[in-house]
Amino acid sequence: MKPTNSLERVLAVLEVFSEERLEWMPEDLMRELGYSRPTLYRYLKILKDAGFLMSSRNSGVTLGPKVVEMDYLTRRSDALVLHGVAHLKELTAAYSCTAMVLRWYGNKILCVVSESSAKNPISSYPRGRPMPLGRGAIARSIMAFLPRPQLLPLVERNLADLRSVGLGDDAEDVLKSLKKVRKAGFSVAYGEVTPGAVGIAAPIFDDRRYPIASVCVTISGSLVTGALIDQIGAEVRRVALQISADQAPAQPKN
Amino acid sequence: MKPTNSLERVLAVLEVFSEERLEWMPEDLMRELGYSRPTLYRYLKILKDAGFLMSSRNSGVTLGPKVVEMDYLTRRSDALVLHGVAHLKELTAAYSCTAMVLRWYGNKILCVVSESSAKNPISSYPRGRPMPLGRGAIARSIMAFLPRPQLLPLVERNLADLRSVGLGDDAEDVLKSLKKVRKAGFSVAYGEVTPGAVGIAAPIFDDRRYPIASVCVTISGSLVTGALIDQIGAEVRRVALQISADQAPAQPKN
DNA sequence: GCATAAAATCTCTTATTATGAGATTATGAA
DNA sequence: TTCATAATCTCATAATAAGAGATTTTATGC
Repeated sequence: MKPTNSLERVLAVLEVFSEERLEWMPEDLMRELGYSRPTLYRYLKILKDAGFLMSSRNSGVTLGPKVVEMDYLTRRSDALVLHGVAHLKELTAAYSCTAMVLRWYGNKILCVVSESSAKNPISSYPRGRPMPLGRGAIARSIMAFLPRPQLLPLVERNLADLRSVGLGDDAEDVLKSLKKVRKAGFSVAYGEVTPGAVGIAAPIFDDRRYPIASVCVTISGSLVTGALIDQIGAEVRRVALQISADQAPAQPKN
Repeated sequence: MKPTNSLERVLAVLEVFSEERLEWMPEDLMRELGYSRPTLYRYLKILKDAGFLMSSRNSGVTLGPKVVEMDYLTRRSDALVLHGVAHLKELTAAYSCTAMVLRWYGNKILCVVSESSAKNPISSYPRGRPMPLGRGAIARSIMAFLPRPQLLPLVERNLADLRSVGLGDDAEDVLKSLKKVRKAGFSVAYGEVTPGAVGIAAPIFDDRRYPIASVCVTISGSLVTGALIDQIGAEVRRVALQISADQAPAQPKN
């Protein structure tokens, strides 16, 4: 993970920005990244010229306008977004809930589209906000469909979280719980991410039937019963499979 | 503008993505950028690992999830966004219109927040969509407050567009028109960007009184008269100055 | 299943260039 | 002005990015 060449080192500058630290002073960047003064300023200049960073006077460096522009392009090119919205609207039309598509990436889950029909949407995951892998229906819906060799290290890395939500004491127990999810085709979580909210999620697959994302409905716990959850679960699953089919359309064979 | 070192060359890969071309095949990237095969693939690997790019099978390379995550951070760190929304809502509450804040960057203007109270919003500039400098009230509201040395080359570069909207035949004429805008404190455009839409814009300044962005109200031409435009213009100007003050707060002197 | 084609990665040498210590120059404050 | 801080420049040297070509991996044909 440590940058090994200068190309990765420039990009590493962009990695230090986080929700906790949205603004950096050059001095702090030098310390954090371990770069010499001229090198850091060289990097900053390049990144600023490209618009990835910007700096207003008497304040530090922040992410810049190029990021905003690229995100706009991403919204237009991401098949999950393009095909997702319409299906999410089906879900929000049928239930008073928040429905979203989330992409699995790195050791996290990232919301890419979100629609809501609830008066006071409970969950607070707008586009771009990452969430941890260990908790919640979303992560589980994806993990349940991972092949064992990929899954095991992931489970072990997030064991503490997984245990805390009652998925099992050791890795093998967790795997057993996930098998049940796989059988059902969707996963349910009661207040794991947001207290009082029920999450219902099903995976989106690529053309290899490998899970890459998830559709999730978040609904107030007071609005649902066991039977309704199963019904929503089936719906979510249907939508997820639909999006899977949309985003990897059968290639015309010459 | 041509990349001169390897750091700029990696970033140059991200520059080729545009609304016209959202997806690239490696082969085309080699040709477009003039990189050798191993070099290009090296770059792609680094950018993919960092999440800036992604590639699903049987399709080319597209911008990746890291971009989405960074945009989320940008929304949380950009003072123009943070302070802007509330003021835009004042405007959309008062008039049936679309109100936005746009940042000036490079040779373009970029929407960073947008609020709307119109039933059928006319203008189609969501967050992240760049627009050209030559046309529209926004660009003019910024240019009008640029110091001459910065302004002149800009005017010359965009002269064709500026002439086509009737700002003047040569650079000096255009400067004269812009002086009037400066005096009024806001600019108005009739259907320059979107037919039938009137744009009314005023600049946002940094702490040096240098224009860096603009507040713009877009409203249907059928809803406004000359007097109303002046009234909205004054409002827009007030809001723009308010945002200017907010985003560069007086530094507490120890 | 195997064969063929295409795509992606590796190897290794060479020339290129990124690096950092220290000096120097802007920039803002008093 | 003068001081303090922030940003940039110089330049010798070590570090490493680049590319030709071979090789491996992956996809798709039969």
